[in-house]
Amino acid sequence: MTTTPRRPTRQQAAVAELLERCNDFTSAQTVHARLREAGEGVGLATVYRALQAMVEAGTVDVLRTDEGEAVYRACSTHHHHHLVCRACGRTVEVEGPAVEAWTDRIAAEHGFSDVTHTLEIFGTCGDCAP
Amino acid sequence: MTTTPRRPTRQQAAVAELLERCNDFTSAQTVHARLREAGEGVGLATVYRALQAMVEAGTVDVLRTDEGEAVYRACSTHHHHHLVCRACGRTVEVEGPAVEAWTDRIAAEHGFSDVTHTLEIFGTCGDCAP
DNA sequence: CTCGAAATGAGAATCGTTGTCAAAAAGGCG
DNA sequence: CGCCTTTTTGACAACGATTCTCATTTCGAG
Ligand SMILES: [Zn+2]
Ligand SMILES: [Zn+2]
Ligand SMILES: [Zn+2]
Ligand SMILES: [Zn+2]
Repeated sequence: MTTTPRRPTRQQAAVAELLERCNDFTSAQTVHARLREAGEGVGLATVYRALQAMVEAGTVDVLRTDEGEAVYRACSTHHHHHLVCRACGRTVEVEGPAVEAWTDRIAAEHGFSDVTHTLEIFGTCGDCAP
Repeated sequence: MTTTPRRPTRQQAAVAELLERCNDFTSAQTVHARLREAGEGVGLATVYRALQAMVEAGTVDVLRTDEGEAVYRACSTHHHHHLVCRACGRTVEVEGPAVEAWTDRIAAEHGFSDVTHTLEIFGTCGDCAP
């Protein structure tokens, strides 16, 4: 399954750069609005297409909020998970080999193959604590 | 945090019973369609309200598909996670104290409090394997 | 039974996301 | 640089899931 390369454009670069300057998970709508504010107008459909391409390319992580909205973030490429402050949105990347091993073992025990998983941790960060 | 009790009705019972007869995660739209087929007409908005109430009451689990659709399932009440076949939807409840401990520890190390997490495992079950 | 509160349902409204398609831009080539 | 083919873009429509509205129905305490 070779991922078809994409022809580079100003719009894709703008989306990628904005996402790298944002440190938190950001929705497509927000990316679109920020680009518009910055004068770098990019069509909404194009923002969606750029984000999807980056997700498929593995340069961006995507997850769903509880409300079902997709949010995106430029991430390091190795497998990891996120610790997200539910007050301010601050995000920390975390890894845990033990968890990886556990999910694979549990799945194998039940006869499942081709296993993937999602794991997100939510809490209140030190700055936002009461 | 006292959960306000809900006045019992035929419609809520119908939703609850249908969900218990379904063994897999089911969308609100599907619940609505099945009830209609069965002659037990229930309004779509009411299906949504019943499902939300059950989620808040803790008698039903909800998770989001990759497409962002909310799917519901009657579940045992203790904390657990799901191993879901991405081909046929078969679902197994799993638990892992080690994972619970790990998420809490990681969060604490980063100064986060009031911690929760989501963890879902996806794979291909034995019956659906090639 | 009577009355006020809560739940329902039909449809409209909202919102994120995807599809459409003509116009614009990229890249290879002479 | 121009020419041509292919890809990308963007304004807007279409879509599907969910929520809102509000008149009507149902609940259940008294
Ligand atoms: Zn915070
Ligand atoms: Zn992992
Ligand atoms: Zn299966
Ligand atoms: Zn857990």
